[in-house]
Amino acid sequence: MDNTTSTALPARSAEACHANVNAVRDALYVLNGKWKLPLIVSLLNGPRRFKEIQRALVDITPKVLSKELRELEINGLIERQVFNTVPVTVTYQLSPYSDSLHPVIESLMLWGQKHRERIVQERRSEPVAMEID
Amino acid sequence: MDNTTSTALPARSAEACHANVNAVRDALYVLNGKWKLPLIVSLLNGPRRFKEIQRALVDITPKVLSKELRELEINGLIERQVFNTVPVTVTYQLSPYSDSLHPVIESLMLWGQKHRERIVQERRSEPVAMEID
DNA sequence: CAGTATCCCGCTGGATACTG
DNA sequence: CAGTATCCAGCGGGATACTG
Repeated sequence: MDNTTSTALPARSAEACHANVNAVRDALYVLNGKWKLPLIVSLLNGPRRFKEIQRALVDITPKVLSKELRELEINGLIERQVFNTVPVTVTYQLSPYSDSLHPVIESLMLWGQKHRERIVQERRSEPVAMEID
Repeated sequence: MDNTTSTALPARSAEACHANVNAVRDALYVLNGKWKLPLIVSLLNGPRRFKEIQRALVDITPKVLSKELRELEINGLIERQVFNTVPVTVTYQLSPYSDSLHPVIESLMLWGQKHRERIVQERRSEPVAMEID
């Protein structure tokens, strides 16, 4: 019946915990779905055109891409620019405000890499149940 | 260009960009959905019981909570512990591995807070169309 | 308390085709 | 090229009720 083995972390009050939960939910409200963050990542190098983004995010359909871009624009994270070429050229780029997301993006990319490595390791060291004759 | 800036984000090559996109997608694969991250946040203070988590994450139904907990456990992010009390007591706590998520969680919480503040500011300075009698 | 069992709705997002 | 228009499948996830 040993308990209270709380991990080392800024222990906080129940209200603070709830505030944190809400903060994360607020963030997720804007960054929700399958595509928002990958889309932002694909723009880290600079402005990209619609078709370029579509190619970067393999398999995203134009409808969905269009919707995601619109939502991100509404939330002030990306900017749309139209050029009067023929045919028309449109570029999307990250807004200055999106810089505030860098810590999120960076930590997420890093964790994604590490996690993938971890999975690979597991697969390697695991005596997976396999067919034997 | 200076590559000594610690927070420099942009991937230089197209392949690096694609790798980054994939890393984020890998991360999101594990942290997907509406509840995973808030759930983890709710455990930052230490072990919690099923019902406690349910209360912390207002409005999550037992079915969904159960599913989310199982998935997080499978991915090694939380640990389940059963105590032979009557009635049975079950606690969930973050695993050591989940520590690797701290940068993600922290940056996300921070950004969520800032973003909410920003929204409030916008609302204030915006001459919103409103009903008048 | 700690869940499971059903039922089911809505929304995300995919497929395909079409337009300026 | 840069999208929009339709149609539709899947499933995330909510409501409610029930079990050990």
